[in-house]
This record gives sequence, C-alpha cells and structure tokens, in this order.
Amino acid sequence: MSEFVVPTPLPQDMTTAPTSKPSRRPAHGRSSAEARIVRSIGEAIADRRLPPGTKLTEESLAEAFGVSRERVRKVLLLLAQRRVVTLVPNRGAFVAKPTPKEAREVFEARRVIERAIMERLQSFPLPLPPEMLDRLREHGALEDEAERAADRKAMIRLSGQFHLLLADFAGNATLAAILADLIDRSGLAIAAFERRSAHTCSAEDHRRLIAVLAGTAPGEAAALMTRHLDSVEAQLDLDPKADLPIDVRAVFAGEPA
Amino acid sequence: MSEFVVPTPLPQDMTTAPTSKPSRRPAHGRSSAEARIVRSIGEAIADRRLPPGTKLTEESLAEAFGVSRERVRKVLLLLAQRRVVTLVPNRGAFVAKPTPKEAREVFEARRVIERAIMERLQSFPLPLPPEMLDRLREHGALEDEAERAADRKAMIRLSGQFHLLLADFAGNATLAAILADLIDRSGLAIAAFERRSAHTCSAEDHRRLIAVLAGTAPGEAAALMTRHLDSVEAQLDLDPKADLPIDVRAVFAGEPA
DNA sequence: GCCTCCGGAATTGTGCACAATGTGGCGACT
DNA sequence: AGTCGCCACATTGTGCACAATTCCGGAGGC
Repeated sequence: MSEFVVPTPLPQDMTTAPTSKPSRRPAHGRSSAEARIVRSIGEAIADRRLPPGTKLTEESLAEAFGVSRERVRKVLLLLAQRRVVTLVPNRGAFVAKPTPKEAREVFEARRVIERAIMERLQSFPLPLPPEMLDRLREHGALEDEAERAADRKAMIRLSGQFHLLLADFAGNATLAAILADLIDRSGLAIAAFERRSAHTCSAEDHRRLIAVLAGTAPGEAAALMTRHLDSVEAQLDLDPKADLPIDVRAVFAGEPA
Repeated sequence: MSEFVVPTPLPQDMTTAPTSKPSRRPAHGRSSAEARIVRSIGEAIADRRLPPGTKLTEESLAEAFGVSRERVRKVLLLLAQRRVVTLVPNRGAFVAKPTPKEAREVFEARRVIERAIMERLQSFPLPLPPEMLDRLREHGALEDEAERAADRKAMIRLSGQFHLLLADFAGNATLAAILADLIDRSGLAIAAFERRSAHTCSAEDHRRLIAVLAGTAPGEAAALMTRHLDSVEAQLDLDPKADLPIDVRAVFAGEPA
C-alpha cells in the first residue's frame, strides 16, 4: 500500500486508520497532562493516601492539578473504566472499594495470568538474559531496602512493579496491560481488607522467584508464583459477612409495618 | 449471597463510597443511553459493518444515534479504553486495526484465560448442573443453525457468546469481563487478518467442548480449548511484513539533514 | 422525641460557542 | 510539468454557563 510513512502515521484514505497505534504520541502536550493526572491519582490510591471510599470531587481535583473541571471529569472516566474509582451518577466519584467477592476474583485472575507469565518465562532458552536477571535483582535490592526501612508505601509500590516487570519480560504487552490493572485493583483490595497484624511482605518470596528463574534454585516458577499470590490473599480478612454490611429488609423480615 | 439489597446503596458518610458497585443502576435514564450506544457500536464492529480502520466522525455518530456530540465523545473514549477504537489526537476516532503482534498477543491472552476457565469448570463436582449443560447445548444448536444458513455474522456473534457463556458459568465475573474485551479484540483481529479461503468455523469444536464438559466424551477440556483457540488463530494470515509497511526515518537514520 | 417535609447550597451533568488543529485544493514559482 | 506554499474548510478540543440532581439543615407536625 503506502510505502512511505510520514512522521505522523496517516490514514491511507478517508475510511482507513493508521496501521500502528499512535497511542504513544504526546500530541499537543495536553493529553500528556491527562496521563500525568491519571498516574498521579493512581499512585496516590496505591499509596493509600487516598483510601478506598474516598470521595473525589471534581473541583478539588481540578484545583489540585491546576486544570479545568472537564479534564478531571475525563480522567475520572478513565479511572472508572479501570475500576480504580467508582462513578455514581449525580453523586460523583469515589475511590473504589472492592467487595470481598471482587477481591477474591482479582486475586484468582492474577494467579491465572501470572502463572502463565512464569510458564512463559521458564520456557525461554536458558540461561535467561543477564540484563533481565540483573534488573530483577536490582529491583529486589530496592525491595529489601524498603523492607528494612519499614517503608510500607514503598514496599507496596515496589511489589507491584516487580510483578509488572516479570510481565514485561514475558513479552506479551496485552497481558501485561491487563495485569497492570489487576495489580492496581489488588492494591485496593489489600487496602480495604488487610488485617491489623503487620504481615511480613513478599520481598523474600520475590527473591526466591528470581532464584528459580535464574536456575540457581530448584523449583517450578509457576507454582511458586501461585503460592506467592495465595499467601498475599491469605493475609486479607475476606470475611463474607462484610460482603454487604447490613440488609435492612432481611433483618426486619416478617415484621409488619 | 445477599438476597435483598437496598435500592440505592448509599455512602455511610462523606468520605465513604457505596460498598457495592452501583454500576447496574440505570440512573436518570441518560447513562443507559450511553451504554446502548456503546453496545450498538460494539456490535456493528463485531458484525463487520464497521471494518477495522473505519473513521468514526463524532458528528455522524451523533446524528445516527440522535444524541449530542459530547455524548458520542464520551462513548468513543470508553471504546478507546477497551481498545476497540483508536483515538488519534485532533484526527478523530477509528475502528481499531490490530497489528499482527497485537493479534497474536490477544489470542495468547485468550488461551491463558480460557484454559483457566475450563480448568475451573472441570473442577466442579460432577455432573455439572443440567441447566448449565442445557443452556450450552441450546446455544450450540443456534450455532449449528447459523452454520447451515452460512450466516457469517451470526456465527461470529454466537461464537463469542459461547465463550462468554462458559466464562459466566465459571463464576469469576472479573475474568469474564476481561475475556469479553479480548473476545471483541480477537473479532477485530479476525476481521483484519482472515484468509480469503472460507474456513469452517468452530461449531464442531464447541460441540466437542460441551461433550467433554458433560462427561459424555473423554478428554481434558482445558487442552481442547487451547487447541480450539490455536486453530482459530491458525486460520489468520499474520504475516509480520504487514506489521509496519516502511519507516522512512529508520531507513535514513544517521543521515544529517 | 422522632419522623417527615421542605428549601438552600453544593455538586454533577449537559449543551453551546469558540479556539486549535489537521486536510485538501488551488495557484504560483521554478 | 512538477513541487512547494498558502488559504479555506472540516473536524476535533476546550472552557464556560446553565440545568438537573442530590445533600444537609431546620422547622413543623404527629
């Protein structure tokens, strides 16, 4: 078809789109501002600075980021699509507060996807590229450091990044994108349901995963990952009683008005 | 779980959101209109009435659905998030046209998820609920009918619904939602890359999957599903040469202006 | 005392008008 | 004749103003 592609991929004709996704294009510098706000809010949610259930008024966000209200509205729509915030008509946006059922589903989805990612990584010809292993070990060092410093926010953020790093190395960007959303949502689940008892986080698990991938420890990476996610989920208090707080009609069933 | 639910779940206080997602609420009748448009466009894309690459001008859609332009804009943003349409800044919206790489990734993601769905279904205590099997067989009959009538659009739509039906029965709504998007995108991939040769579609495969699940045929459902998706993907022409035609900049890289 | 109803304030939703950007065609210049 | 540049048109992007809805407080009645 078209042999030469101008800097901006163009439709061949009125009814044909660019053959490659131009999604990475910063464009007129405005849409990058939106991406920035999405990231910023996403990080604040992951860091628990915005706990589940927090009301996000359009105006306060607009003021905080120095943008117009409609831009915030657009950002909230995007975050709602990713299930990080919940949009209630005429009531506004809230930081999503997953139900125990949803939390369990998210962790199961993660097990499904990350098991496949580990299988794929272990199917690669050995040894794995040194730069890959180095990058993982370097990240592991950061996690250790955060654990020693008891920097909970950093630990959560780094843990998510570790899993995402593995997904990137596995080479399926589509799966990685899906996983990125699930990681955000599992962070919400953890924020909503974690037990009081401070749990020792997963830096040790991650170290073992790296060792197995590197071939310096025996074991099956996929099974190890499954157990890792199991243990994270097990540290939550997903008591079904919390599924819906109180059901007024059921409580007073049989009592005439 | 909960049999009775208060009509509108309300936040407990100013900083607390509804504990259950009120996403099913039709609200003021407007947001349901948006859902309707999203569905309508989605179906048109799945049916190939809107082939990959088609330009979707805001005004024409607004006129077609009898709504304002900004509502269309919102809908396009949602569809873009689902990767069903591609948004190019200042250029508009196009029906997404996946690259061969993305197409392969989507099929791999489907294999990962649907394998897990079949494993989960086969982990259920046997026999599977009759209403489940009946529903599947009923759907299979519709597929046979469409195949006999050579109704290609119906076959595609029914095939997607079949896979989604299995996901629903597996009982993980989160995974089902992810799969729904992937099915839409694989439909786009098929539209973009299918070979000229009319291929015999998958009604037969689906029949065998049902038989295995019902226990009336021996076999492992997960492996069968994997092969099924393999065969669908194998019928595409994912020649990497089409990935990006030619990149002038790369060709002349290093030559000063 | 508690419940209900009602009005004001705050917040979200929507349409419109205008600005910014990209597209295609026409004309001039080499 | 081909190419470059400019200009008019079409389409998308943005901000603003107003409408609709909900929330909160208080007054009134049972």
